[in-house]
Amino acid sequence: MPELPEVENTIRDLKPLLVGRRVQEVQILWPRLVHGKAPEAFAVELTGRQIVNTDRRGKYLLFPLDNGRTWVVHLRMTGQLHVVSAQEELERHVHALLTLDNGQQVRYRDARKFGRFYLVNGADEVTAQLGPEPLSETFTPLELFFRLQGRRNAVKTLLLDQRVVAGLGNIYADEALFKAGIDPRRPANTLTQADCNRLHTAIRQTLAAAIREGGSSLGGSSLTNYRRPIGVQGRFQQRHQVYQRAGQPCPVCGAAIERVKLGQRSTHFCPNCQRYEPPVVQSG
DNA sequence: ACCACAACCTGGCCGC
DNA sequence: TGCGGCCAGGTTGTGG
Repeated sequence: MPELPEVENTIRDLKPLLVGRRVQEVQILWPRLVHGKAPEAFAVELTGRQIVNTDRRGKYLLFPLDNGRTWVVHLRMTGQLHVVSAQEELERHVHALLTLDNGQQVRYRDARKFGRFYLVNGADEVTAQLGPEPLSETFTPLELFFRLQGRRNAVKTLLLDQRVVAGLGNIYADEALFKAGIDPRRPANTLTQADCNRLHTAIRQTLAAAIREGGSSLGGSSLTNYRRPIGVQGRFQQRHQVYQRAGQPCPVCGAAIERVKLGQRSTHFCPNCQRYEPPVVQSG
């Protein structure tokens, strides 16, 4: 569910609610939520700590603490963080509670239980393998080109690989490839530098627009659908050009959007706007 | 190193 | 109404 734009909106919403607050009590209701240590140890270490900042790296939410350690959260498919009064009745699928020093409570809700909490000395213990931040200066068209070199996988599959570039998921990979006019099935090593220039621009524009629109909220159920910590849904799903639009007309040319499987993931594209003509190879 | 695929979980929807 | 099958925004582990 949450990709970079959703995580970015989540962290922006949480900042004024969490920075400067002290954690009074920690309850882990689903032990496997905590990665790499016993949930009791996690709770003991986080209790009494002050949250001094909020940040994001790829799809990870980062909460630096006053003892130099960092609480890290990954929402995976259906994780949600919200902040309510500790008096509020518990919702379904809440797996962790952090009671703050102002009577508010941070609640982690996750219908599929894929999300994870970490407590580490530095965020890079968790994020070291991630590729560049797509909206930062370090992400350049040439950088993208180099990272796709020698890879025969479909370019879509590699855009989902967080080591290539951090933060893209199934929605924004499909949308960026459409915007760039690149067939998602194309072997990554067939992309030219000009292709990578267009793809680089498309990735940035797609993510920036999605952040502005509050991310994407799909489907009807609040259990699995993205909600911001302040309770509202995103609006970017209204701007999707290809994602989950199989059979509907392409907004540019009117051709029917197609859906295929790539690397176990549904992939949506316009067969007309996203063409690839392999170069003719001369033979004997 | 690269690639394919099962696994982790639950809920919703569609067809019979 | 029930049941099987398939779908889902992400990542990790295993094996070739």
